[in-house]
Amino acid sequence: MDMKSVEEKWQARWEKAKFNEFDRKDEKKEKLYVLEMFSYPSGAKLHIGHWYNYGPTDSYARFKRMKGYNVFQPMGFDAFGLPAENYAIKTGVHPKDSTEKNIETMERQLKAMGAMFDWSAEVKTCEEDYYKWTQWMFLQLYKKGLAYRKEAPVNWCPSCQTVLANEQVVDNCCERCGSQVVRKNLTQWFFKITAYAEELLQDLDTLDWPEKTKTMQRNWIGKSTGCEIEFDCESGDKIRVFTTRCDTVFGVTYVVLAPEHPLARKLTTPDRAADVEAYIEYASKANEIDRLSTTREKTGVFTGSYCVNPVNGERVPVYLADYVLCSYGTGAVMAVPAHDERDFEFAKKYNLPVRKVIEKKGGETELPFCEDGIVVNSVRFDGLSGEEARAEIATYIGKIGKGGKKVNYRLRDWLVSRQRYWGAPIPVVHCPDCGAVPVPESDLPVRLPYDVEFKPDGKSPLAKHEKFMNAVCPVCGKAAQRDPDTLDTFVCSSWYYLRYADAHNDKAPFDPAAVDRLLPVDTYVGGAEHACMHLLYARFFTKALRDMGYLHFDEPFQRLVHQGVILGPDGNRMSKSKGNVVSPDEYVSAYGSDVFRLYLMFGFSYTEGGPWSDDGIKAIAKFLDRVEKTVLKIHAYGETEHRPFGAEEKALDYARNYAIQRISRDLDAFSFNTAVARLMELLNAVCKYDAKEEKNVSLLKSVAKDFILLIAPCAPHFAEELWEQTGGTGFVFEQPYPEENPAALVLDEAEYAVQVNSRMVCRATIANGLSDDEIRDFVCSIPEIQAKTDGKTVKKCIVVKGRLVNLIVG
RNA sequence: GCGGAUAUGUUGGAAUUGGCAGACAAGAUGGACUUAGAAUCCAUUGGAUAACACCGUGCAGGUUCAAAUCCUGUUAUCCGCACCA
Repeated sequence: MDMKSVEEKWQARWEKAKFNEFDRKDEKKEKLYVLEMFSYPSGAKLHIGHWYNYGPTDSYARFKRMKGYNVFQPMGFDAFGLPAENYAIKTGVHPKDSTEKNIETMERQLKAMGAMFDWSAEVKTCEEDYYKWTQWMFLQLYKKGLAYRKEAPVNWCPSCQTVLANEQVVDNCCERCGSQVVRKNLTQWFFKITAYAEELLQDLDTLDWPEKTKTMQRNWIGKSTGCEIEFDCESGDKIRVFTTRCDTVFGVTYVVLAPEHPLARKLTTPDRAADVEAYIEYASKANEIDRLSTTREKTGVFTGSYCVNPVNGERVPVYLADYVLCSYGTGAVMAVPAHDERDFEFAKKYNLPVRKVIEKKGGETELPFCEDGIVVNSVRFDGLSGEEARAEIATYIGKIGKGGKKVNYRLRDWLVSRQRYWGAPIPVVHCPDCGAVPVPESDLPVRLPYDVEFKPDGKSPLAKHEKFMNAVCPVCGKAAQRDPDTLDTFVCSSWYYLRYADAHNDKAPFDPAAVDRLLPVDTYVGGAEHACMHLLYARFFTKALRDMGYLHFDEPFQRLVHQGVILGPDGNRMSKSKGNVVSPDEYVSAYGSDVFRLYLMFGFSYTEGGPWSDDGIKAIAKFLDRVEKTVLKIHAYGETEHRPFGAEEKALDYARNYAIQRISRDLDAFSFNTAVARLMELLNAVCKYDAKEEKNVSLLKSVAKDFILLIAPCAPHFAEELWEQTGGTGFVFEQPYPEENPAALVLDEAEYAVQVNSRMVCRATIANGLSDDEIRDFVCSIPEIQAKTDGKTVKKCIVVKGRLVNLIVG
């Protein structure tokens, strides 16, 4: 079969018939929203990862369509982002131009893939009619009190005079110029995702997602129940600390603030100022991952101040140390060196006292002892267990007005400001009198100007664009300045799945009725690397929009599947710098898109991925050749019946029905490699039967017809062509997927493995429907078994129906 | 460092979720057809052995009639860590 012309032929026919567009009028069929994560157009061409995500998932969608669902499978582009801007800095090509060009190429390639995408619902996040509504989303969140401004650090390269993404920081140095990166505070916009922490955690239980992804989100949200405690400083300031171990509060020997803590400088005594400043400077150079490392040498500095432990009135010193992070809890901890490893290490280094307040139950207590035990040296709380002490001490702290029980989350609010050009401008105007004022909805979009200067020189590109920056305050009408920052691209991708439902609406981001018809997404397929970011942000958006009344469901993605990663042939992640990038193009042009797709489905475990190798791709081409030859040969047979329906016919019919059952189950489960294997098995069975002199032609023809239908989702163009050549009318995808006949799957007998004392002895064919005792008696009569059991008594007989008999003798 | 995962023949990978390890392929070997074969078809192919016995799912233990699968410990590799998307 000439794959290229066949592909073009059917793609043209599908397009002409608008066959891939979701049928919005069909109310009878159940809708099924199958969504692949949209593409980021960074490179000009589709890479293997795109193919691997979209090809097999399209086969799933096609299968479901044949199963009677009204399938919606849209595609679009996540078109804003850093790489296009970096490319512009390097080459001078404008991000809009390079992005549009890339999208054009990718659209052409995606269409040539032959996936069932509904292009009438296409979305591109960098277009005005999309980012207008991204800005609208910002305004709604602002109105709801879910967007606010605060100071937050950015990576600053002093030599390039620019903000760097974490990705651009290599070993704490700027990837471009190599100078050391420092943390610098800027006032930036945040979304209050923490307001939904509890619900985001709870609702994970309702989702059909990979368990590991749910676990990652749970850990990311990081709920911990503990106690907040207030330590009064001699200066009159109060230090609030959060602890999960308030049972150790009598063991506090010092208190630690993060170097960025607002009180850090205030509590520093004049004689300590020089050291403290030096330390804050030092800490600003370390990144968070290093700071959290438990093996990293602990560093810190004494502020010169003291505060008071509220439970015993003891005066303890206040230190700064970078093992405490400003972004978690209150940015301050009470240090209990006897019962915390980090505090212990720090105390040893700085000669701070270590006081034991927990004793190991029935054993030597070796410090630091970080498990639960019996409380000691804690006056009236002595003798309590950890759990009891935590409850009672928290209550006591509440009673004396110094804090109390507190639930804390590791999850932080979402920083959405980016000091970049290629993104959706933040729709806010800064007025000298009125402060930060949201742009009225009627003034959206705040257009991203085209003529800007990208070269980094200390200011965001938009900040240098006077025409863009100069605005009028919507409240008082005075001259004001626009916010020069753009939104994190994750904001764009947090709601695109809603826009697909109503992609051309120019009055609203979407019509709630259209969304109700299609959402939530039934099956979402994309990389596991999004587990904690995109997949959490999108859930947050859904819940926030629900609370504003725009949505009527709680979760955007009912079922989630992660495809694995296809690595380079050397086992490393494909990257230009490693020179191990494999392009799908040459394979697609040599073998055709169906063969390439089928190879991706067969050659890897879908959720695992693995190193690329083209070893088996020829075998797939060969397989399709065999299918074509066999099916056409059978089609050409005359209608005469040569053979009645006997045992061999029954075996072929069993093979067909077994294949139908397994393939359906495997496709549902995204187990594509086994589904293809079952197709191969069925072909082998057909060829075996076809090799006979006499055959039952009508059975053979009906199996061949089913074969075309069975393979259709996995090799769509190929199947359409065979369907037509064998006299089928309409599209093969208008046919229902074969259903198995349960009667054909019932066999009269089954082959059992027979074991004696758990050792395999022989196989035996045993009729179905026998009782366990009858099976035992039958097995005991087998000569090989008798030889093993001779002179011994059968103490136990384990029968696993249809599979195995195990005789325990002795 | 923290969090998550993975480990099965020469290779990609199966294994009904505790029940015959290696389905289906690739590769290799041998054969058939052929002037020829990177085509097609057939056979063999976990290790070891003359053959059995036996050994075999990263490594060390454990639970069980039965473990790739469950438990404990351990090693190696991969992914994420909040401004790549």
